[in-house]
Amino acid sequence: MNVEVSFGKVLRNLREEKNLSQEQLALLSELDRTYISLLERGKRRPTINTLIALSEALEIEPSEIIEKMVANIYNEQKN
Amino acid sequence: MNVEVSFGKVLRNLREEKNLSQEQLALLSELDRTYISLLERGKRRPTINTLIALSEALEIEPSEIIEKMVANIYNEQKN
DNA sequence: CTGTGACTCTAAGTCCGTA
DNA sequence: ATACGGACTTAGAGTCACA
Repeated sequence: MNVEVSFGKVLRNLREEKNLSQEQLALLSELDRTYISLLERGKRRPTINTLIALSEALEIEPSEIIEKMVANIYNEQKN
Repeated sequence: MNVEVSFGKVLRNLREEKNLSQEQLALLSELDRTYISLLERGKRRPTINTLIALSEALEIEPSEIIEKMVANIYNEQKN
């Protein structure tokens, strides 16, 4: 699994855990609704600034998102 | 301190701890030497893919780089 | 060994819409 | 609520010559 696909899955999981819609997360993170969709589908590679913005909106440490992402990359069986 | 400047300082610290030149790090991470320079000076906001490439070259967890970066942002006294 | 300006090219990120 | 597409602007990716 590549980096952006793994990131997208982590992002979607975290968002759904918080019961947020893509639109709500977009508002909170001051990103575009369609861009959240692109990220979750692994179509974009976010910059670290975007990572920070998303982690603040999701109330999670940015390093934790990266940890989950890396774990995902090395654990193909996980979705 | 903003995200990219903090990232640059962390990157430089880690590189120097490993006694690597920008050129050597560039070789290891398969990035350009001048791009490493740009990153260390906070002139670029790397994507998470670039983060991964650098962390592999520096033999450090990518999440740890992010942790150090965030700590730097909230500890202005640190350089 | 590193900083920097200038550069091209690609991708980040936005905004409109439709289904 | 989300996926997806087109068109768009901005900024990063990546390189080079030179100081």
